[in-house]
Amino acid sequence: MQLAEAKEKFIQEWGTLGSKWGINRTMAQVHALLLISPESLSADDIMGTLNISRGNANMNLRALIDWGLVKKEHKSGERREYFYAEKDIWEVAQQVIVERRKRELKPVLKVLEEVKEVESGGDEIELKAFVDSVGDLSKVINQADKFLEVVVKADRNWFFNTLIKMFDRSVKS
Amino acid sequence: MQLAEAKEKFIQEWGTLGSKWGINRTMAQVHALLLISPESLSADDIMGTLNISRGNANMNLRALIDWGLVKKEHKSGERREYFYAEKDIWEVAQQVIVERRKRELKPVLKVLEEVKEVESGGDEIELKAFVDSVGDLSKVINQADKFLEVVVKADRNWFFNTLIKMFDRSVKS
DNA sequence: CAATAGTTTCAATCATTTTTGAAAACAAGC
DNA sequence: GCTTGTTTTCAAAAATGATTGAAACTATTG
Repeated sequence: MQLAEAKEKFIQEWGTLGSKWGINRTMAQVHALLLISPESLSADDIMGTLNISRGNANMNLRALIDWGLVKKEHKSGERREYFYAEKDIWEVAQQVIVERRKRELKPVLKVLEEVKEVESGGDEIELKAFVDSVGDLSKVINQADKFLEVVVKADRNWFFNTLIKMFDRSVKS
Repeated sequence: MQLAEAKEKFIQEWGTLGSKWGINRTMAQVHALLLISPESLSADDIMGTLNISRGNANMNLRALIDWGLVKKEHKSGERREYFYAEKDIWEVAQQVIVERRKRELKPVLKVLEEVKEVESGGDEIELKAFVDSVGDLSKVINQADKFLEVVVKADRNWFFNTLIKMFDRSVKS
């Protein structure tokens, strides 16, 4: 496969994956493009490569900056802005976890706590089913949240070593 | 808060969370409703509670069955079908991991392997940037995939104990 | 400060996804 | 094999989400 074809395929696939996980397809594609570019790119470069409008490029670049995945660069002597992605995938993963935890996990945990405080009223069986389900859910999501907190605070070497130990244990037992 | 209000709020929130993670809002709501219902429900119950059409209810129920999160029940003497959700959240989580790994992680890993086989052609710096990025990505996603494999195979007690040990270690060091 | 180069915004448009509802298919009972 | 109650399908409509493009805005330069 030629480099151009491989790049194209990678960008498309990253866009598809993003869209399946609630991330705007174009945003994921812009991210993919910047990930594989050794040099930082201008808005025009991105518009040209991905065949998108200026407004679209701008919006998705801002969103990526907002997620902490892309940064601006001002080249000296140049008037226009250039953009580059964080290339260290461990950093990228941590950043995505930080943001999704903040934006999506925390709010849902808050609501679960709220609805658990339901008053006892009519049907006790219904009430119990509700409180039990919500309680279990909140336990598991809290567990996942704590785990992700460890991931974002962890040193990558410690973390990967720990994971590997987990795999070994699970294989042996 | 009254039970009815709490249920409504929970269903809405679960729908919102689903839609942020690439799961049809209504599908998530149907799942939420079945999760908190002590009894299995008919399509009409679901249509009525969520104010959705018969076709919509049917489609999303099928999808949930396809994901292994909901099952049909034929009540004796009754002609219509009833539906109930797997209530054990650990089972639910495992099932979701199984499906998303199969549907989304495996395909992307396959494509990453493919595009890594790019031929050396023109610009070596570009080529290296591409191969490095894709290689790192594939390493991290593979790691995550392996971890999830452990999760779905794991006994819940062993797994949670292991996680707790991880937290302790990460706090101490 | 006027001209120029570039960025940002946002109402209108376009594309995609979801939902509806009615018809077809199916199944059970008579 | 007809009737009745139910589920399934799917084309069309509605809703949602993404994209455009042009105008407004901002910053830089001479």
